[in-house]
Amino acid sequence: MSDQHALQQFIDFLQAEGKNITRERLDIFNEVLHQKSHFQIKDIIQKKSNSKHRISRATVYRTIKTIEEAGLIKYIRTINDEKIYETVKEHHDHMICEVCGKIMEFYDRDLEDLQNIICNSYHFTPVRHTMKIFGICEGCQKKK
Amino acid sequence: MSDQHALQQFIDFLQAEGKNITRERLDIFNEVLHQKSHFQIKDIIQKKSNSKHRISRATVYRTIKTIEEAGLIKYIRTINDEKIYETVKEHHDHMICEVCGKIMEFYDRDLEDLQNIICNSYHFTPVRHTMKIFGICEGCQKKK
DNA sequence: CAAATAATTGAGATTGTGTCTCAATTATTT
DNA sequence: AAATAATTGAGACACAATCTCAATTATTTG
Repeated sequence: MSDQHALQQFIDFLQAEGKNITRERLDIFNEVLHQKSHFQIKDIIQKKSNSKHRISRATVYRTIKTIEEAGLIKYIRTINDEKIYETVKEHHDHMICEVCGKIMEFYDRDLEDLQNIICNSYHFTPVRHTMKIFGICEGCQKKK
Repeated sequence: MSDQHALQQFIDFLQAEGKNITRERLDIFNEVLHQKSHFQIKDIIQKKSNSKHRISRATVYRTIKTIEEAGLIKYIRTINDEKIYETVKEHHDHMICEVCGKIMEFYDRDLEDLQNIICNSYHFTPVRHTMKIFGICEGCQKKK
């Protein structure tokens, strides 16, 4: 998904919700797009409180929430319970290294299928799920 | 695992760590054991600040952390991002109803095996994992 | 056993995250 | 252009969790 397309999705969402398309909102969304794959709110706040057109903390929180509601970002929790956001691409799960904190994404079709089968047997209708595997990444294993 | 056994495990842990076995620690641990399966720290704080031998908020936090380190409890996050603790029994995963908030536990051997296979293919050594499936429980489906 | 040492506790201060309030500003509608 | 509605910024507020430090309690040692 290109940045342009993502931006359009965000604008569509704002319009659908009857929200105004303001400089602040677009500005924060652009900042989100230009972050490295995993970022924290404090990074955005920091960046935006120094920038030329400074934006307040409250507005950053409000807008991040809006982008989340638009389904364009989501967060996971690290080992230290920090919220780490990422832009939503295809669905995937995570492996998190307990040594260096690296976050890896993976997707496995069999796993998804199996989950649906399990839910079925519990008469539970799945909507979404999160799975995190904590362990030691290849690099950290070699270092030891 | 009986409460007696759990208590012994906690005492063993304290001793192994060179920590004193105090009334406050045992008292909080007992409270944890007597909670219903899923509880929150504020429940314990509330109970212990009224009880005969009152215990401070700080000590409750400290002790819950210790019990967690002992591997005897762990927490999950609800839809509202609240921490919900549970005593550690056999490993299991969770289904969480987005309507009523009910938390169900399940265990599936195939799922566990599959996870190990996936990790293997990524050269990642798994230590533990959490999986939460959000959706709608049987009861809430029927209500609609 | 008593003194010395070490660990723990309680109370409240502090930190950090996130939300709320409300006046001022900006955008939209009429 | 005036009236109306939405958004923003600043700081207050709420809450969870941690920290500080003096007072207390437990443990060790002579």
